[in-house]
Amino acid sequence: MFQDRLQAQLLPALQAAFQELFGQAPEAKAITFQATRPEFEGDVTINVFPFLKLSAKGPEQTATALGEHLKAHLPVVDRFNVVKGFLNIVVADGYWLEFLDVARTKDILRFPATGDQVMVEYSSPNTNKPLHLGHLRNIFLGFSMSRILQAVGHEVVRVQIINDRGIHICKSMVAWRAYGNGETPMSSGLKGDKLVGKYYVAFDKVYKEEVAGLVAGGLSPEEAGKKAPIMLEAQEMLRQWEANDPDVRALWATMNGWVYDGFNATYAAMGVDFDKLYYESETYLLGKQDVLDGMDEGIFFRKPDGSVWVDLTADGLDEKLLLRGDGTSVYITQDVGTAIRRFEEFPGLKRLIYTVGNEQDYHFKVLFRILKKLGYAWADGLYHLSYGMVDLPSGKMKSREGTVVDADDLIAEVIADAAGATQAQGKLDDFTAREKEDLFRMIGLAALKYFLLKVDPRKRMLFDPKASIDLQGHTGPFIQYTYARIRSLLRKAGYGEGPAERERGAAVSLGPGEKAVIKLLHQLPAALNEAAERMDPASLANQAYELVKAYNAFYQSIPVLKEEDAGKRQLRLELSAAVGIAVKKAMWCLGIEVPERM
RNA sequence: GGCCUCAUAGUUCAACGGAUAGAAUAGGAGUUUCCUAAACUCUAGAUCCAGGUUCGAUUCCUGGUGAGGCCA
Repeated sequence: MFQDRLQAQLLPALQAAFQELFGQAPEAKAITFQATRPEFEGDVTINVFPFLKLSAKGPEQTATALGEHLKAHLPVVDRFNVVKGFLNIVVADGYWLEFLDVARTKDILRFPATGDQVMVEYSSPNTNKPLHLGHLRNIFLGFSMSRILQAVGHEVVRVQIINDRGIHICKSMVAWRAYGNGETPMSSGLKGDKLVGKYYVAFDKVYKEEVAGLVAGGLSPEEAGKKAPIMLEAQEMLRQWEANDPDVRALWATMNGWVYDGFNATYAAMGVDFDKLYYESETYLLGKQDVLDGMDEGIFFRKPDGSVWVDLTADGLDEKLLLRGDGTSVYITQDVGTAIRRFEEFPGLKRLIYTVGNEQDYHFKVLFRILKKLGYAWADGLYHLSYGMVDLPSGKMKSREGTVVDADDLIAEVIADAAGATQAQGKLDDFTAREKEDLFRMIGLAALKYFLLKVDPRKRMLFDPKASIDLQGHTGPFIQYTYARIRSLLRKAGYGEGPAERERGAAVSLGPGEKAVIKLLHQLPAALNEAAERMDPASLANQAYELVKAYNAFYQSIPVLKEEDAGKRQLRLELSAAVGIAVKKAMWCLGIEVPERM
């Protein structure tokens, strides 16, 4: 369990106080510390209601007795007050100043190495279509989690699995062969993934026409759907692909190559990367043998038609098909095989995290149970990072209705909007063209990423295009702005440029504005830890926002450079520096860059 | 039909079972001879319904309503 430095002192002292005063101490996990609400005096609050049976006294008496004991035994406890069952503790300034000394020189969001290896899979695109808004949530979320897990000390392997084979890509191939006239990304200037997507759409159009024709000729819609010539052609192509037909394989490799070039451009624009790529064409046959082995061990069972199933009814789930009667595998079969291979490939792997939408909740539940049944100890380390769909103000994204928001278009738009708004501010006089471009990209992406990351991943969210490019309020650019302000302040002060830091002077007292900021800064590591434990970047994103909001209030009302008292000035500079370091790192954990000036 | 999520200011989001439910945005009122006003300050505004569990419920349980998803 994560504890900050303060709790590490308070907790044992509190337990000792319970022991001495009431004869027994509650378990550590039963004691919760919370930040004191601003309307009361204090920094940390302990709620004693849960312990009244233990103390056999009233809430005020219990809290007061504990408070007195703590004050007498712990130097960090400066004073306390009791409101109902709440013990509000005022922490000595010395503690906060010591913490500041750490925070202004070290990265407080870098935890000691755990030695654990963690794999995060955070993109699993099909190669027949360009990436869209849904992928963006997936990718930003997974990438951010990978950074967060890295920050808390794990060694992270970022991976992508590409659905590069199957009927979907065959459809694009069939349509390209029939109607493409040899078009390539080079010849037409169209981005590779867009080009292949275009032929997927073309396929669908022809298919629909053929079906309509067949229905008009008297077939039922269902039958027509199966007998449309172009569909038969796609299915034939899939068979040829599986039979390793050289021409089909060559076309497949060519078209997928175009798609990868396109995807890579999009990933580069997003600022994300991968350590390793998996291709479904290399993994889709895996798992069959694992299932058959499981059969032999009696973990699975066979039905009369020869199909293989797993019975999960004891776990409150269903029976699930693993191998069809004809011996072919289903989707989950290869996932079983792929997981097993990954743990063989990375023997140090402790956790494997799949970033996949919540429409697959059931799939992963079943997958994890199966692997558990197969007896793999690492099955407990599997985690489905499930996220909710992204809705538009007009409702659900539907490709049929053309409401799908394209990833490249969206990224270009947010950058263009950031450029417009930033230029309108008129602060860029001495920026070079290149610097401006970098800045616009940084701001636009921050708006987009933060917008998608500040919401609890598990929840369905609404994507309002207008709000996503907001630069004010609870947004990425607001945090960037605060960072740029801090950097500007430190530059003007020449902070950190001297031969040695000036002495702050021990006697400097902490004003309320400064203390409010330090306390929020102090909470940031806990927020990082929470984000890692809950697999939720939003908790870190929101805490970072709270911090910069407090910093802005401080900045607005308290002079730094103009402060005449050298000790106070130094304290405020150090505080600014510490906030800057922490904010930059917190944003790094979200996959967002921060500018030195904006 | 079975199973799984979700429901909080006008809107978009917060809130380990804890104090008077926080922000942002939209609305109203202010702040710039001063370190970046993409900021700051003040103001008004919400827990879907009905039960239950307990010192205490937005949070947990049951039922209902509504939205979404998965399995056929």
